[in-house]
Amino acid sequence: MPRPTKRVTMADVAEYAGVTKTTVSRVLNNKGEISAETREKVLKAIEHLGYRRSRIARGLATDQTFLLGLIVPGISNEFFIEIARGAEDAAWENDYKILLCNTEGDWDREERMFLFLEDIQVDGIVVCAPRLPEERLLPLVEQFQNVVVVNGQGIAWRELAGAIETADASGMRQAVNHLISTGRRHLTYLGGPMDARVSTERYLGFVNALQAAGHTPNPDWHTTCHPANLEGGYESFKKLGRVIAEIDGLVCFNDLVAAGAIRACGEMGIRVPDDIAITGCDDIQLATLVRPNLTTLQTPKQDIGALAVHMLLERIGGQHIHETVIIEQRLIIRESAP
Amino acid sequence: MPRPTKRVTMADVAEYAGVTKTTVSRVLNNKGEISAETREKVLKAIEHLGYRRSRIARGLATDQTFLLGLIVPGISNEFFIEIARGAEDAAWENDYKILLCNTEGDWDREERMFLFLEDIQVDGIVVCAPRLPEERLLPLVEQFQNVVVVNGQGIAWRELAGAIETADASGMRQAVNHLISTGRRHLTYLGGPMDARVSTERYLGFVNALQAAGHTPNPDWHTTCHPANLEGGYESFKKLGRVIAEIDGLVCFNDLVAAGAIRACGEMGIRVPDDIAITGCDDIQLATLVRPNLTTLQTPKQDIGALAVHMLLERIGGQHIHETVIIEQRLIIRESAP
DNA sequence: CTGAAAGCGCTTACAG
DNA sequence: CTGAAAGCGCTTACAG
Repeated sequence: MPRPTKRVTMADVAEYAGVTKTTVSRVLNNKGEISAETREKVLKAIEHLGYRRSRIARGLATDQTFLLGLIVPGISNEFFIEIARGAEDAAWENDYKILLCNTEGDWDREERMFLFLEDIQVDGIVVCAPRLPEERLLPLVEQFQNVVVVNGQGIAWRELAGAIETADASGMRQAVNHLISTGRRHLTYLGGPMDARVSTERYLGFVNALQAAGHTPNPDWHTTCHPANLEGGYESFKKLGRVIAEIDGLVCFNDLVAAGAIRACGEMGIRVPDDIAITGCDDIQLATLVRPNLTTLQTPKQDIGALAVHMLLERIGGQHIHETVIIEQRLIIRESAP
Repeated sequence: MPRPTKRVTMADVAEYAGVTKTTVSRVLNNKGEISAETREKVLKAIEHLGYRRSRIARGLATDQTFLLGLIVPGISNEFFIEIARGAEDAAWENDYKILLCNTEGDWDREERMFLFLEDIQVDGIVVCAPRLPEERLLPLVEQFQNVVVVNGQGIAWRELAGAIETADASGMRQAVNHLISTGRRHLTYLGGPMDARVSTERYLGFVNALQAAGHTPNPDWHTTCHPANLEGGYESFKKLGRVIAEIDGLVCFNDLVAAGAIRACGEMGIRVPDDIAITGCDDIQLATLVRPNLTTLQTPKQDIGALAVHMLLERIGGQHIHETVIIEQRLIIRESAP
C-alpha cells in the first residue's frame, strides 16, 4: 500500500544506530556474531523508529516468503474449514502464514490458484483436491517443490509430494459393522461423486464389509449424490423411490449427504432410526444439529491441517520424513443409528 | 519457493527478444509507445521462455501488490463466508487477489492480522469486525490508507475509511411487524452480544417497532446469547424458563440463534410456529435446513463483499465516492413464522 | 565483530 | 520509439 509517510527502512535504522545495514540485517536474522552492545543499539533504533522489515524486499533477496498456500475445493464445507484452522495454527507457531485459496471445485480455478501462489511465491502448498484427476494434479505437483496433497487421486505424483489420506475403507467398515451388529439387514450406500478416490474407496469399504459379514450388497440400490451435499443427499435418497421400504440401513458418503437423506425421510414419512438407520462421515457440526443426531465417523480435521503444514515444513527444510500418512476415523454413535 | 531451475527473468526475455528490460517492462505494462514489431518480438519471447513476472520484484519497485486483505471474525460463520465469496469474485475481475484472514473474534489477532497484511503489503483491507471496539479499530484504520469497514462500531474512524452497514433496525422492524400482523401479541428478542452495534441496533429496532405498534416490550424477557450461535441460542432460550409459556413470538439476532431456539423448543415440547413464532436474520443456508424452516431477514451477503472491494478499489484509485453505504434487508417468510 | 558492494527482478524518470 | 542507469529494501559472500 503506497504509504502516505515514507517507510522506515533498514538504512534508517542503520544510520540511527550508527552501524551498517549489514549489521542490522544480522541482528534481525540472528546470524553471525554481534557484540551485545551493537545488538543493543540496533534493537533500540528499531524500537525507536518503529521499523518493520519488508517481507517483499526480503522475499526478493532470499527467495523465501514464509508464506504457505492452502488450496481447498470449497469454503463453506466445514470439513475443509477445520483443516484450514488446524493448518493456520500450525503455521503461525512456526512463523509462517497461510494463504487460504478456494477453488469451488473448479479445476481451472485450481490451476489458477497454483499460478497465483507461485506468483506470490509461497514457500509451499497444501492441496485438498479429492476430485481433481491425477493428470491435472501431476503437472501442478511437478511444477512446485514443496507440496503436500490431502486425499489426492492417483499415484504418479506420489514421489514428488507428501500425501495425507483418510482411511476411508476402514471407516466405512466400522459403520457397516455397527449397523449389522445392531440388527440391520438390508443396507445400501449413498455415495459421493464416483470420480473421487475417497468416494470409490468408501464404496469399496462398504461392499467389502458387507460381504465379510456374509451379506450381499444390492447393486441396484447403490446411489451417488451430485453434489455430495445436503441437497444432493436429499435428491438421491428420493431417487431410491419404491425400493426404499426394503432398506433398513443407510451408509452415507458424508454428514451433509446423511442430513439430506434424513430430511427426505422426514418428508416421506420414514422414521429414523426406527425404520432406517443412517450413518454419516466426518463428524462436522451439522452432525449434532440435525435431528436425529448423526451417528458418524469422526475425522480429525484440524490434525490433518496441522500435519499437512508440518510435512510441508519438513520438505522446505529439505527433509522428506513423512511421505504418506494415513489418518484413521472413529465411529461416533448417536441417535440416527444407535 | 526456491526454484530448482533458475527462474526466467525479464532480462532473459529482453536478451531473447533483442531489446532491453525497459522495453519488456513497457509491453508488459502497456505503457508508452512501442512499435507493433517490437511488441510482437517481446510477446513471442515471453511465450517461448514461459516468462512470468515476479509479483515480489514488481511490488518492491512499485509499492503495489494487487493484493487485498479481507479480515473476518470467523470462518465457519456462513455470513462471512458469503461476503468473502462476493469479495473474491469482484477482486479477480479487477486483477486483484484476496487474502482471507480469520481472527476468530480475537482482538489481538485482529491487530496481528493487520500487521500481517501490512507485512505482505496489500493494497487495501476490508474489515468485518462487528464487535471490535471503536478504540481498537481507530488506530488500525489510522495506520492504513485504504480500508473499508463492514458493520463497524463507533464514528471516530469514519472519515478515514469507507463503511458498509446493514440496516439492522429497519430489518428487525419488518420482523416485528410481520409477527404482529399474524396475530402474535407477546414478543421478545433473543439478542446477540450487546457489545456490538449491529446487536444493540437490532434490539432498538425491535423495541421501537413494538412500541410503534402500541405494544410494550417486557424488559425482563430480553435475553442475549453468548456466543451468538446455535449453542448460544439454545442455552439462552432455555434461560427464559418459566415465562416462556407467555411468549408467542420470538425475534432472534440471527439464524444461528434462531435455530438454537428451535432446537430448545423441540426439547421443551413447545411447538413452532403453533405455540411460538420465531424469526432469524441473514438467511444463511441453515435457515432452510432447520425444521421448521426459518422465517428470516435476507441480507445480500455476496453483494456486500463485492461492494466492499469496489469501494476499496475506488480508494486505491484515489477516489472516495462511496463513503458509507447502507444495505437493506428483506423479510423471507417460511415455516417458523408463517 | 563489522563493513563495502553486489545482487534479487522489477519500474521509471531521463536522454536520445 | 528505445535504452542506460538508478532505485525499491533487503541479504550475503567476501574482506578486514
